[in-house]
Amino acid sequence: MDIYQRNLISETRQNNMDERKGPWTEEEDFMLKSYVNVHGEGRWNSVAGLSGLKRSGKSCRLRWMNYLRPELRRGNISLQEQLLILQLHSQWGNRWSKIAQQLPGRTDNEIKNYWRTRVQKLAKQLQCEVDSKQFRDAMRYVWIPRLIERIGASSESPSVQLSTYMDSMSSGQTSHADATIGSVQVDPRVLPELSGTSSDSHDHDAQVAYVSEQADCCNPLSVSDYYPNSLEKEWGLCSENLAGTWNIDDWVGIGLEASAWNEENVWFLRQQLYDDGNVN
DNA sequence: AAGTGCGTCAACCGCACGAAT
DNA sequence: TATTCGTGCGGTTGACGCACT
Repeated sequence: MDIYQRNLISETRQNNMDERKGPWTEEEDFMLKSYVNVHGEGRWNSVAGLSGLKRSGKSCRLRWMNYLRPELRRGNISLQEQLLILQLHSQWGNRWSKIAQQLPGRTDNEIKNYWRTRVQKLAKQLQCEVDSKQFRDAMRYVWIPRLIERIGASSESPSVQLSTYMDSMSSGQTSHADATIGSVQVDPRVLPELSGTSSDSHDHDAQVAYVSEQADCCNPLSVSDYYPNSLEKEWGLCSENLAGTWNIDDWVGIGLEASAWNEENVWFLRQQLYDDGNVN
């Protein structure tokens, strides 16, 4: 950094009173883009002085990382991405940047917002903590199977349905381990075990039948229908607590037990995102 | 049509950490 | 070794838009 640059940065700091905050304008975006195109990323504190932007280095970095980077993906988070977020959060907790690294084109801010708006809303409805056993079970036994079903349903040629996955789970065999649900190959090992305390094999059949009938992903799902006995018994939840029915879309974004996942599975699902073209 | 509540998301803040001086 | 600086991270806030009354 030469003396000219140092002076500019110093002057910028002295004029901190002029520092702009709040939403970025198109002109500011253009200035920041132009700067990064010429100088590359990094040295954000020098951006203000050298580009003419009246923004802090932090603000510039954030704007670039969360909005202006060309490789960013916009739009809704796909089902596959949701599944990946679930497992990664179960592994790493609120390590948003680490999770975002596994979802190319997504930002930590995006994932963090997604988690907070969806999951904490649901936890609030259930009147339990996000990291509680009750909440984890809710996801394991209701949301995850449903998510897999939706991934399968969204594919043109689902070669193996959820029933196959459930069969392999209930039989304790891993011979079906490479079940393909739609275009997403799902290794049952990445999914939580069904505990015997919650349901026996007959329950599994009933669950599979119920889920398979839900062709419309927007249909409200009554949890008590899905698990007629176990939820109320084990959770102490009554219909009043559940506020009637849950919309299944509310189940997006809930964490799994860390023990259910491993590095190999993370890689596996991530690979599927690339293969499906969901990741550029 | 106006007011209100709620969800979403961009942006800010404070802190921690490593590198440079 | 102590201090300063730059960067990154996670938590939080506030603006905005939409739905509902």
